[in-house]
Amino acid sequence: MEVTIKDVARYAGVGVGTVSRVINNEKGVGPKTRKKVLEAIEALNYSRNNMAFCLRKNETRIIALLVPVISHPFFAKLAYYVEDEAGRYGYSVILVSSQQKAAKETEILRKIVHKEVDGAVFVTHHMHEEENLRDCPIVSIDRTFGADIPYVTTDNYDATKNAIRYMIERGAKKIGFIGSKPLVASEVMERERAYLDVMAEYGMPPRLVNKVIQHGEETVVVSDFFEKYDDVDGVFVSGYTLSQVFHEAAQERGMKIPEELQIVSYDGTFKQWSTNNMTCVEQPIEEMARQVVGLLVKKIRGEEVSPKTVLKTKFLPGTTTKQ
Amino acid sequence: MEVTIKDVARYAGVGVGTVSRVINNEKGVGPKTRKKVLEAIEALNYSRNNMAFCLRKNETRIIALLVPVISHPFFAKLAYYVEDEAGRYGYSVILVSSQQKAAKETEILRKIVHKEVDGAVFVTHHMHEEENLRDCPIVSIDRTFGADIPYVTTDNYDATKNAIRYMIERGAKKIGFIGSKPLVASEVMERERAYLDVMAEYGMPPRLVNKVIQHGEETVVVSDFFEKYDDVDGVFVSGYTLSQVFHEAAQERGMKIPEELQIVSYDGTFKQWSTNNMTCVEQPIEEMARQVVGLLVKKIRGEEVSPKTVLKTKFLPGTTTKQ
DNA sequence: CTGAAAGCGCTTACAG
DNA sequence: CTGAAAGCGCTTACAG
Repeated sequence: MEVTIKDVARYAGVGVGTVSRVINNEKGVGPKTRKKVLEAIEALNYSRNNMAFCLRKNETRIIALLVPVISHPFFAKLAYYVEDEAGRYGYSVILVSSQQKAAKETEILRKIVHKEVDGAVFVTHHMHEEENLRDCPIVSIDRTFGADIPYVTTDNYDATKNAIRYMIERGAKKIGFIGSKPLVASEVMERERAYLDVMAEYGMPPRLVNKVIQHGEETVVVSDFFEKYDDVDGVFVSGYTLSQVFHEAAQERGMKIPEELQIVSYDGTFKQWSTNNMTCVEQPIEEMARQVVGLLVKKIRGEEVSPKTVLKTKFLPGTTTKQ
Repeated sequence: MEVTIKDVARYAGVGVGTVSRVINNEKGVGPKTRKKVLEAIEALNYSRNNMAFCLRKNETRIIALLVPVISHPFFAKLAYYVEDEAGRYGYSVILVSSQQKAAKETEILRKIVHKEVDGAVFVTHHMHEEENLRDCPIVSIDRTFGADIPYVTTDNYDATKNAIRYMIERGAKKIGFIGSKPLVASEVMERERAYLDVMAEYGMPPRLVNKVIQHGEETVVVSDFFEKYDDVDGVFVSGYTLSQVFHEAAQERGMKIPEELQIVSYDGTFKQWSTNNMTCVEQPIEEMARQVVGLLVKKIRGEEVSPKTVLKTKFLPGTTTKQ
């Protein structure tokens, strides 16, 4: 059997309440008593039973991270930093790959409501009855739930505008946009808006495909795009997986990159995983993760948090745009 | 306040023990009583408090997955399936990226010992005092802890032998091996053994670099390799990241692949992430994950498990070997 | 078949 | 400053 607070109390010759106070570093314990207790803890190698603590305090010190799939570089990296940052606050993170299944998300919601986790980071794409979420400690990335779910996002609009102008400055005249559209209200939609605004500004006709793409459908969408707009000389790709597929497809069609076709992707190449070096808008994933965890912890503690946090992206010129 | 078992009991006009029995589907509850309780549960929308349950049963229904970094395709994919499979058994998984820090692993060990998780899957590279592990529910991948930690692995020896013969059949005469060596006893070392055996068999002098590689050091190790063995015409690369770095380096050195240099990697290209298509030995990650979770659950339940599970890899010819 | 009671290991008013 | 006691929401012998 594990050693309990009772054992410590007996060993130290004090009451269990006193031991509890020492453990929790509360004031109002005499120095001599405290010392005795500390020694007992040491001698018995006591460590607090987490479950009992949680039951009493009605908290779990666990947060859930909900991503569509963890086996995607962006989410994997996000998960890495979320876990790290959560650890600093004393939270463990439960990983849930919802895999585009609303059921899994509902399950997590249930867990939150039933206090099996203290809060959750939603980075997914399904809708939920807003009322369920209202006073749950939930935060999000990019997603604008509408309710008071705070979220972290990047400067989607500005970054996209810059990226497209970058191609224009390098001679692109027929610029397309291909994107994987989120299922729900998301800041990601700002990218399309930025694109359309630049097109309007330059009087260029838009060549736009922005639709909901199921995992695996990318190839089809890309070839549809090329069928529709076979004259593009510059394309902005929204989404990492899509950008990889697009790049490959363009090469297969024998298009010279960047001479005949320039490409910029939002969410770039992940150096660790792919060997190509696309020009891209890089999101500060680590910072996004740390911020979002910070928000969540505040929400759990009942503190006031800012509803929207915008982080700066970095433009990374690569080999898919001209010098 | 949440509705508790007490509320249900009162509503149904029975004792709490009876409610508990119904919840847990125990026999020995009269059909009429059971119905009443079920109705009460329904009416009150009751759901069991997990923390109280766990405290009572002294289990958490949580398992830990310990990987060096989650932002690596192999581990990300593994995590995905581990989470999925664990869910089927009713377990949540806590993700821990030990990032090669022994401290984090020790922390998890503490959690296991103190029953904050029911068990753990170790896919990491540090040593721990074997005695700590002896009767903890721990399982592993590839790693041979020595103690009775069951593990799942692949047919490292045979697969490597095949891969190297494959290059020999295609004319390779000066075959090298470059590997990222695990810090601890691991089945991965079988790859080196297989390589050396084939070399001996064919009377070829080995060109071997197999050393512990810290994250980020790959580039240096690769250029050391080429300095030492600049005449290779076939290389077996052990490790995904290393294979990507190696491939890139070879291209940069202007070597024609596969004409002048053939490459096979253990753990191949992950199609989702990289656009190149290396010839590789593909590990059945999904199956590995499901098996390892199955083992762990059995261990947690105190059932007997087989100490070693060997899964078959798949050889995937790609563009880095000759036809 | 069912209920009352003890107890899992903690925290937290309540007295003193 | 400190202890005895109640209680968090369950499960599980123990009676009946």
